[in-house]
Amino acid sequence: MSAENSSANVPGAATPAPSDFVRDIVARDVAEGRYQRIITRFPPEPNGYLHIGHAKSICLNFGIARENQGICHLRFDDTNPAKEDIEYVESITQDVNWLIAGWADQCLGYKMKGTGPATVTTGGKPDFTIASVPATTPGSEAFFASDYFEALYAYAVQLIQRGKAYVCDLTPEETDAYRGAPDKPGRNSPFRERSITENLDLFARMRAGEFPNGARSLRAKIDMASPNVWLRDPLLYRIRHTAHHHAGDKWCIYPLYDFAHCLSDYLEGITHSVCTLEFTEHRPLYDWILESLDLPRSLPHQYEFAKLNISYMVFSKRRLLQLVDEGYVQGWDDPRLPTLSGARRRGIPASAIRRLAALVGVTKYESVTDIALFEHAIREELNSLAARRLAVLRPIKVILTNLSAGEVIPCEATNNPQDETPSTRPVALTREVFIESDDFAEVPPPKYFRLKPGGEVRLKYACIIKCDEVVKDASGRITELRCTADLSTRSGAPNADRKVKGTIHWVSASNCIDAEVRLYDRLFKVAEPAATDDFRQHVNPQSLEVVNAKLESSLAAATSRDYFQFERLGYFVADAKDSSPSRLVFNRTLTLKDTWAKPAGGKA
RNA sequence: UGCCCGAUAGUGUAAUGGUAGCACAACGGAUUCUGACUCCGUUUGUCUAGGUUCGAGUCCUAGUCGGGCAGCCA
Repeated sequence: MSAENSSANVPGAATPAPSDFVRDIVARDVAEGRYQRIITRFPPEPNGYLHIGHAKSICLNFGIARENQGICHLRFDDTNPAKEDIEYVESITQDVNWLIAGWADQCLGYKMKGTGPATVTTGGKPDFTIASVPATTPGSEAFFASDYFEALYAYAVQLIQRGKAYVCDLTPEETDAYRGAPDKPGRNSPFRERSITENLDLFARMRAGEFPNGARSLRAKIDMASPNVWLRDPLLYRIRHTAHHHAGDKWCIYPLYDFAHCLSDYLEGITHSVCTLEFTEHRPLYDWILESLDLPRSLPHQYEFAKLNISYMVFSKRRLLQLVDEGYVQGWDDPRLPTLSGARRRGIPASAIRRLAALVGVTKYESVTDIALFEHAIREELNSLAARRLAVLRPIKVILTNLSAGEVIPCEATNNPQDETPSTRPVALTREVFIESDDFAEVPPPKYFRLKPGGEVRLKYACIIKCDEVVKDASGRITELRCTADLSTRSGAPNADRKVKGTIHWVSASNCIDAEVRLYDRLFKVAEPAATDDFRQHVNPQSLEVVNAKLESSLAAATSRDYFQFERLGYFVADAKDSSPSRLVFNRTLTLKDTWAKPAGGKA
């Protein structure tokens, strides 16, 4: 089960393990024997839902782990109690597990519930460390930065003792003013030269709750004139009299990202800390903190890559929140959203998202991936995964006049022609059937090879029919088509090979079920909605159309875990929330490619 | 106008001083009991200017364009 050159992440395709500049760095470090084991991490803040952009990072971090027999920790970067919530830790945990299931779940590292870093001695020096256990271990849970607060506090004290941190009494506004500007150096805080003793005392009293929010902070003592503003005595701790969703009400001072993140990585033994580009200018601070402490184990290193953008989508937390709050969509798991929960509900397999991640690669260039590439990845997966079924979205009735009322002609339908040995299921042809209204044209456009007056078409898996008569009501609307079935062309019958240009799908009117079908389309009309003045003005009003469809009866047993292709239409899945045996609801994941629709200019 | 990062077909990416390749998209064709899938073919590219070198997408210099950075957010 070597993960080395495994292509198991991409079913049906013998693609090699991906290669990119981050993996090259890891490979180099492995070759040089720099680490005993590769450990990466995915560190979301529990303040929102995961989306396909996060999936790129998950696939990278877990991919590196599985390709190197390593581990990837799921760690909640929960250092800001004001913005975070347990609701998000639950959804994030679920989404990560869903995305990596069957691919990298063996690499998922958790820790034992309720535990924090242990005090150990490494090379004769005092040290803190926290070990991972397989996520399958009973009583385990994800890592939480908030479990490290005690150790982080000890590290802060050590920094003060080394003269590398001080308590500052400047207000937030003053701190801002003292920081200067990118092209202007900052000024030293008047509190910068406090004695170590005084700093120690003040920091202890900050922890003890003696001061109100914002009254004081702990700052690193680096260089107020540095061209890198993150080195201008950045804040390490702030006072927040707020309870924490994971740590409880134990603390009223909370570490900031820059202080917590690098040390969390160290505590967990992370070797490669991979994050997005906007943290590049923080890297010198990441290194400074680790190097300013007396840390006996090898230090983690940060590497940055460009986050994922996909055309016709928005990813920012703010915009996603607006779409939900202002009712453009119906919740965080709305199938039109790029959230992982939305994608799952839409019927997009996790393997398709992983395939996309492999396809887009990893670079430092901030690109916009064509949504067509994502759709390609989805179709590629679903083509091999989805069972074929017959369903008619916009029915017109067809009477096969040469069949008697109770007559049932059994037919065999293929479940998936992509299977090595495709299985079949029975479907029944009866006197009355439904066909797709698009599959009949009274006045056919050029090169139309579906049904037309006097024309022939094959009902898939059944036989060829000929349209004899178009029946209309008083208003001129077509109510039914009267056709004759050529039973000698049934599959297996003597004339089965007779060629007609078109083959269409159908369902038996007397042996079908009704269902609500939600036809989803892209949420935006423009390629880069986030780049416009107001992205909300470009929401596609046709992103959802609901129809009442007729389905072959076998679909009654569908669950939200079964992927289907409704033949000639697209990929569909039962809605996880709203579908029930008594009221079936299907979501369209994606249409099939349609090279006819374009030249025909849409509806004929 | 301080610092950092980046730029290769329409899009995304490969080439690590030695024939610019792949995927998606587009277009044309074959096949087809899904106008799907599959197969074959075609179009389109190294930001600019200098320099180093037998040889530069790659190294150097300058410029252009794009992105990021001045939260007690992450």
